[in-house]
Amino acid sequence: MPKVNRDYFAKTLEKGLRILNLFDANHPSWSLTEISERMELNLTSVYRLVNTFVELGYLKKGPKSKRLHLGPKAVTLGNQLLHGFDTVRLIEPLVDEIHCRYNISIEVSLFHSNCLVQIYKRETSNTLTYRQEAVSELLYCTGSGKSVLAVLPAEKLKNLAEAQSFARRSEKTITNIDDFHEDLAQVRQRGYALNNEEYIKGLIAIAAPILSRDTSYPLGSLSFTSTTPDHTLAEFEVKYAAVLCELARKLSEVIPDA
Amino acid sequence: MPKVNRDYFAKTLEKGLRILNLFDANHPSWSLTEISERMELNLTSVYRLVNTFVELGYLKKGPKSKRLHLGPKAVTLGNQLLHGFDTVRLIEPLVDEIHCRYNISIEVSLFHSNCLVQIYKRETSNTLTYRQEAVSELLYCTGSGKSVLAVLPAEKLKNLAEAQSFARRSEKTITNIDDFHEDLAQVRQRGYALNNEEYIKGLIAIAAPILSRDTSYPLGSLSFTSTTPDHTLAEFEVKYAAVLCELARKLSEVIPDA
DNA sequence: AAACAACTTACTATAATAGTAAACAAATTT
DNA sequence: AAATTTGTTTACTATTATAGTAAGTTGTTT
Repeated sequence: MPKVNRDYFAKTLEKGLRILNLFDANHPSWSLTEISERMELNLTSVYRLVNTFVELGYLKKGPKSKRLHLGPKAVTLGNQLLHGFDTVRLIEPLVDEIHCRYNISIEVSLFHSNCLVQIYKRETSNTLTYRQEAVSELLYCTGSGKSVLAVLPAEKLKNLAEAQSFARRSEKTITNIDDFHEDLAQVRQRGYALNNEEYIKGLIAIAAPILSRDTSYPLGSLSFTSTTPDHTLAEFEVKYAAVLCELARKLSEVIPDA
Repeated sequence: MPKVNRDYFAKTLEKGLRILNLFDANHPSWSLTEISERMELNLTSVYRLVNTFVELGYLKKGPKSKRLHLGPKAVTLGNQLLHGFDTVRLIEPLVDEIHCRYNISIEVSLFHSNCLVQIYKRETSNTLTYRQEAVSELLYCTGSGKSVLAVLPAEKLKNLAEAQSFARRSEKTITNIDDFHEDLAQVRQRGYALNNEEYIKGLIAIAAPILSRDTSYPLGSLSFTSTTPDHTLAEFEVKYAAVLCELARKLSEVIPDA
């Protein structure tokens, strides 16, 4: 009778982490009330948690408004977490080399509990960028998502495809299931996925899966992104598809299974 | 009568964050017992906190040994924290450009409550690296530390210099206070500090302060590091001092005071 | 197979938190 | 500038979560 180790679970810590996770490049500042609403937690409790972060230097209050921003301590922790993760250290030099050489925006994600979690990214300077959510369940309308789905075993693909909403995100989102499976078939043939403004108008991408050395199950995805002001998708593909596949192959070699 | 808002402080959250902070590139894995000892907290409590992190995906247990490693969720949080901090977004392209152009190791730190907290770094590939602690109170034996101390107002310098241990870290550590102030005088004249293996044998650096636009108080420090197998300090200085000062000037322009 | 080390679970006194309500502060409107 | 509204901080308990001890359990070494 496994009493499950949910008994051994620090709820306060969970709430704190949920708050910290609210802060990202898209939402760099929050008010107490906003946090309270978003967390569905009363103001006092949020106040206690936020105050803890402030006292420890992870958050700081704006001097005039009392809006909350990340503090230096948070950035330090961010750096630590990033470089303390073995996989990041392995892929960093490989990705950086390509980023420096071609000046393209690159994202590396791991496929983890049916989500793509971004573990490394580099962005071009002086171009439009859209910052995708760091953890994404939307696999049907992103290059990374499609690249992974395409190489999944049939049953797993079936399960996951059923879990997708196929909601329209932009004019070009693929919302028809048959069209979608047709697209995946092309991905398989091509070896990489395209994203033709399916997620955000103006945002294009090419993405290749990162495969396990042993099982060739997808461990994650490598994505090069650009915008329509900079490239047409066709141009982008011609220019970088070979580089993409080569880098994805190299990453597949170094990323461990577990 | 300010009852101080230490009443509004979530201790469980603090403990959790202390645990998460243990994980970095120098210490990527910990056992439960090690954490318990380091935290001076009983095993059960550590177990609860660690289990929370594991359930949430921030930590994962090694399959054979039960040692703990960072998980993908932690990396994602790391990325978010890094790029959610406005200052990092401002400096990132400037630092990256120099890093790509010259392939040198670069560290940017903020001077915050008498410590230097590292907020951004880029490392060269294929060379020896030593990963400095992310938050450092050691100002007397690092390039960054000396560059900041040198430009501090007299009283503040006095206070901080007294707080330094001047403990010997390596053969070349400056442990004599008079020698130290002599060195700072040279830093002022030169505009940047040198680190001649004073912290770690084989590790050299040149570092310039980042100054407030308004008050010219030091906000932080920019440091280029290398190792003796790659460069002598003299070579390194000749080659990169101008680049260092120019980049430090640019950073001073974009980093806000608060 | 026994001994040891490390981890996990059971249990409970104690300490911490959630939540309500009220005081305060800041911003906005009248 | 007073009044109103919105947002933040504090006071106060009932309830809940955690710390810690001690006893199991699992896995490794001798």
